[in-house]
Amino acid sequence: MAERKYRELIEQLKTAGLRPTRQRLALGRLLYGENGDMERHVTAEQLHAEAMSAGVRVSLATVYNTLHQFTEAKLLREVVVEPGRSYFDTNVDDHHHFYFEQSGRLQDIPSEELELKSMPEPPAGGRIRRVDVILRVDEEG
Amino acid sequence: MAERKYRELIEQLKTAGLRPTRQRLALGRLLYGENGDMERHVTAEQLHAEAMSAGVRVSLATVYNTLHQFTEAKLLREVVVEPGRSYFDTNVDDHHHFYFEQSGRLQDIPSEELELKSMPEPPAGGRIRRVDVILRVDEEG
DNA sequence: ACTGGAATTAGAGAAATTCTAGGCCATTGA
DNA sequence: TCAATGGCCTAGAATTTCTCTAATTCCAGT
Repeated sequence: MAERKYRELIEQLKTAGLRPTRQRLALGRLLYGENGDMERHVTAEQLHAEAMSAGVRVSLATVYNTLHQFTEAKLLREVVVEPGRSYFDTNVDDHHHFYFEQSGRLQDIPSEELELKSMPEPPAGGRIRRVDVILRVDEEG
Repeated sequence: MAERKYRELIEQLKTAGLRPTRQRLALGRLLYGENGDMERHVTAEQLHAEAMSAGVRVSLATVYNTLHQFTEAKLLREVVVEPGRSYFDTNVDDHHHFYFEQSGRLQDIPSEELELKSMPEPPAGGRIRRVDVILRVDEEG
């Protein structure tokens, strides 16, 4: 990961009131590092496995905590596609998703490629916090 | 439930290759019956509890099986809103949802009130099987 | 370096869903 | 109508995903 992004991560953690601990930095590096801007959609289990095989000793509980804290801090976005299967997306810009049911893979759709014609009024006293669009795709063959 | 709907349900089950058993009919009645056309969003647990208190003896496993079979037969539609929380929707027409995070409630949005400006091309070899739009609403106050 | 509060850990616990093996029941064909 | 057949249902165990707890470890400010 670029040095710039690394400092940025530390800054973002501090802003969010999160101490830049060994584990958070390591997980952040795994999430955003190396293949810098690649879109990533990981489950907690996957990230934990990745950490293990990268020699980073971190517990699964911490992975869950960290992913949720990152999500809270808007460094990640959680996408639920099936009961018992949620992904954390490194892309926090406005965008949507293709979901391939057979393989369980997720793919970003830039917001320019899928826009809503009109946004319905939220019921009284509510405000729309987020719009999630999932296009479920069958892979024939 | 209206007699008409009841016969209709038996017909739909047969068409789907499902035997109209005591349990399926009872659950179908709970789902579509009485308050006929009301939109319903139930979890397996909820429906099971409903069945119990209606004096219908049915196991939770059967409720899960039945809900999935009904979904397969397009009598229901499954909506996943959070890890570990999925609803079955009695409305199988094209439509979308408001999700109220605080209360966990789901509300239909008719398809006329929320349309997509354009549909992105699915990746090669895939076809879009379903479009799910969830507007997550914060209830302030 | 020392200390207090936050973070991390392993493991237990919870919650939702699925599986299994055996018994039951709806359908079909005689 | 009746028995056979194959699908269906059940309880409970198992699995999976995620969360909690209590003890330990670590970071930040002095």
